Amino acid sequence: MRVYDTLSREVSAVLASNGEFVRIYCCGPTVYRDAHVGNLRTFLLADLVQRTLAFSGVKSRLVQNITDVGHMSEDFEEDKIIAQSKLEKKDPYSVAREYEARFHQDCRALNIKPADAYPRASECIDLMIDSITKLIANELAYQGEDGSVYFDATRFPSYGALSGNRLDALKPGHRYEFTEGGAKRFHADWALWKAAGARSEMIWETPWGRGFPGWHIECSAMSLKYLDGRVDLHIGGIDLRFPHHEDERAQSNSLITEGGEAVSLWLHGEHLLFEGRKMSKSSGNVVLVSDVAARGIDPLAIRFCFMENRYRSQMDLSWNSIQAAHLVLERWRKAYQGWLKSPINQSERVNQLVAEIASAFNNDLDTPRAMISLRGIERSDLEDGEKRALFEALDALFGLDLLKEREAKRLTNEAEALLEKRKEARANRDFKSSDQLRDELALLGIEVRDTSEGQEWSWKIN
RNA sequence: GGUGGAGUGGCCGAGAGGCGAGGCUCGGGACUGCAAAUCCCGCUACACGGGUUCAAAUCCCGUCUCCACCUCCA
Repeated sequence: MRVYDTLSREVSAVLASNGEFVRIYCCGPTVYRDAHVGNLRTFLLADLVQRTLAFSGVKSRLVQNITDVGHMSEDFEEDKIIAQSKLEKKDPYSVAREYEARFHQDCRALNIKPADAYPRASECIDLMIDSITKLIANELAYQGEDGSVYFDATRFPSYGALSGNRLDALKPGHRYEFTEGGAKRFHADWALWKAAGARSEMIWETPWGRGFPGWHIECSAMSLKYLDGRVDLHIGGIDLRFPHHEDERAQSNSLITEGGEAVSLWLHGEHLLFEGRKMSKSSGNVVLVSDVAARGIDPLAIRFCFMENRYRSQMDLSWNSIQAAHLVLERWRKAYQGWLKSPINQSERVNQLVAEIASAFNNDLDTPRAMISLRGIERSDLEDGEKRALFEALDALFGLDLLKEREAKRLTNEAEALLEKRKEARANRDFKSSDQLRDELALLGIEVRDTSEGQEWSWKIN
């Protein structure tokens, strides 16, 4: 498998440097709110990598962190989790655990396979303290007058290589926390450990005083620990390229003893726009998995839409395209149930198509091309047994639940009775009342249609 | 201001010098008591201005517009 590497700006092979399994790290959520589908697009990227590798028989280990402390709000005053806990009037840890559970639930809804480990920042404080101690000992970090510990950006010569920023071109911006009289020596230095100040929650004792970790150090500490000192592939959203990953690279490269790059490949997913604007809280266009489900749309329609676009292009999502994807998914699942009547036929053409699609995935996750091939199957001149073989072979790769039978959704007694009455009315050719019953069912969100095999129904989507 | 990306039919989107992907919507037809579903048919597009070429959505030059990043973010 090959992917586009942000550092070298080339498409490069994903390799298991330990000869056994590919070590993958993906920046996970900060659990102070629900993940929106834009966040999930990045998490899907890790899933697609995992599935592609597994499909080719390559083993991998994926670690994804849960940031439950240290991620500061815009004003640099308040921790995001603590701010939310004040809003909800709850303990910060219970807020974090709640949103973490919902993150897992949302991933499941999109068929994003779980990572092998989900270390929490608050439970890896010792790792971070060890890392910071090492950086101070090597004179790459220093303690400022404010008691916080900072990484000395000037001591890391290739700083900026990942993001394309040059240290001398980085100007202190208006959103920037640096002030001339502040504790940092240089405007691009960043906090590894922050002094507690007035803060009383989520703080720890350290050799350099009481406080809490900076955001960037957690990923260095956890990735190197949980992946045994080396990362073959690091995944994250494009916005993390700078400063988060730039800083992480400086830290991690400084921490590994054997030198070189701690991370072999950096894979960045582009942003999701919704109706023309970047999906974000501040734009007010956030869409959650629960919003999709509430409209009666299968959340996998979102996955479908994502896969029709290349991960490193910005994509614009809309309710229109989500609905279109939903309809196609439903049609395919129904078609597959029909193909089941034919015996499976693993023909040469089937094998060839599977190989073609797998190679699209392997080629820098060219899922749009793979989706084109998948779309072609339904109306192709292949036999039903061949179509069946294809769907069965490919479902593990696409993760779209193509083999799923439409679940028998729970009907209320009322709806059940109406359906029964309508069946009778139709048997008696009493079309007037059957039409009226159809309208009544529509009000309950149920759509009925009559086929040669009798009355069928489905839930309407909004 | 700096950097990166993009403009394709009503909408979403592949394609990257020559036979107009596909999907959704819409219109017509078949089927149906009607409708729905399904199937068949139709809707002929590449931001603008130049240029290269026998041939440009695709290559070159210029212009316009949009989006993102530049110390909050997936």
